Amino acid sequence: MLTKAPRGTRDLLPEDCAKWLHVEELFRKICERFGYREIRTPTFEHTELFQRGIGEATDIVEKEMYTFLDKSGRSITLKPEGTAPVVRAFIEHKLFNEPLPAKFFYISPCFRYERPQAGRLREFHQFGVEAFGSPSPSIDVEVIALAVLFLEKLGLSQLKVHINSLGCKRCREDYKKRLNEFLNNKKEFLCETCLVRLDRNPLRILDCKNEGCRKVLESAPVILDFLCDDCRKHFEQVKKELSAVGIKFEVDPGIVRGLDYYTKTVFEIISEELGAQSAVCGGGRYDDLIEECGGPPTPAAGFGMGVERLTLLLESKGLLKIDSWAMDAFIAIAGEEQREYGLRLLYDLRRDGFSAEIDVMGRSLKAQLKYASKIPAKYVFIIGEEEVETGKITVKDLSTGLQEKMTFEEAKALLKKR
RNA sequence: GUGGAUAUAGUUCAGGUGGUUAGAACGCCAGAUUGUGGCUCUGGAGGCCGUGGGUUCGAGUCCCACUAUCCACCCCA
Repeated sequence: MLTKAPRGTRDLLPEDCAKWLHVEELFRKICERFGYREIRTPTFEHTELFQRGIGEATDIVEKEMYTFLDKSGRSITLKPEGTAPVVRAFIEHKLFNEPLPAKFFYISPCFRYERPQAGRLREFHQFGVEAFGSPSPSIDVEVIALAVLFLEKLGLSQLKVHINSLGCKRCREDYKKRLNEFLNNKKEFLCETCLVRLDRNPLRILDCKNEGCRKVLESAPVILDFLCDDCRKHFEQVKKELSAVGIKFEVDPGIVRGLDYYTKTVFEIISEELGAQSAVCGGGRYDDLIEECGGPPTPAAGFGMGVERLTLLLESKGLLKIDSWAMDAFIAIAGEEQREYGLRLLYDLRRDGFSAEIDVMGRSLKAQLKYASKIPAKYVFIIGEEEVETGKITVKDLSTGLQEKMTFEEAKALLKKR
């Protein structure tokens, strides 16, 4: 136990960190290009924020939260998703007084107590964006387009975008009623879990994979037929604008999302190569959430993207190969007599902004060369008796194997060139 | 939370029906005469065989429990 990371958690070793950093930097760049600014919220929040925000009847709130009492008896929960905390911060700091729309992005750890699986951990990480203040379909499209562009820039252009509309409070209630009536007459064909869902959250039945349930659903009422005029127009406009900006999509009435706050547009970006955990990104519009959390009525939309799933995908497609020289130079000394001379050059390089190392293992010159090519270093500066005397060091290019003698200043100029 | 599979060096894996000092490859370290990496050759270090019980004269091998990993369900990122 002592030397084992807790179940569902994992370490990112230096090699992993380099890859993550690469992906994170690209995400930041794309977000900024779209006018989204970074926001960081606490790792934990008051439990009630998630109970209210995500919805009491959801799986997340019912059985997946890391909830505990702190030393003064407050109920605290590690954030299971990124949206509710950003909404809370938006309200708390009265950011609705800033010019709207207010657009944020975040990179955040999230925690859910679930059975771990490939692409599903107890501590995982989400990239997310939230746009507050605009009811326009153009915002729904922007959020989807941001995700798509980001994935494209990473080299993932074949992912499928599925969209659906859940309508607003009013049309959804109508639909729920009709769906309930319909399903109540077909109870004998539904699986056990769906019978439970029938009372609690009938929408969930729509994405059941059970064969019997699927069959029943073929003739079930579809929410898209129940949208009110406003919601229908909104959805039509989203589709038009997606096409206008060149995003291919598929209308999928089966996506309902596991969080209660969604209204109108919902979407998922899916990869078939991830096994059961196929959703890389999921999001949509949530026009009522901010008001429900105590803020002024404010329409909003956003998404969350799973970093672990994303890197899993990139890794499997060989898109995370980061092979750069780790070091500009390695200072190799022929003997301990040259150490101080070497150290002077080493710190001169470091002060000048170059990356450089020197032997600290007492290795032979041969072993130093071997080590230098493993790190790998681009150049080795070899310092022996002769070099110290003449003031000209031997500079070896490890990629070509060629070497020549030059002054330290000339060597630095060489580093600068590459 | 439910069902199934798995657990042996740093890593990927061998170790028929239980029988002495548990192996390989890669990686790591060191050598192959005088100050030079990658290729090659040689040598070395490194494993209470996931943990704890049990059966047995004897368990890496059989049984049980626990833990972890993987897969499916559930759900989602």
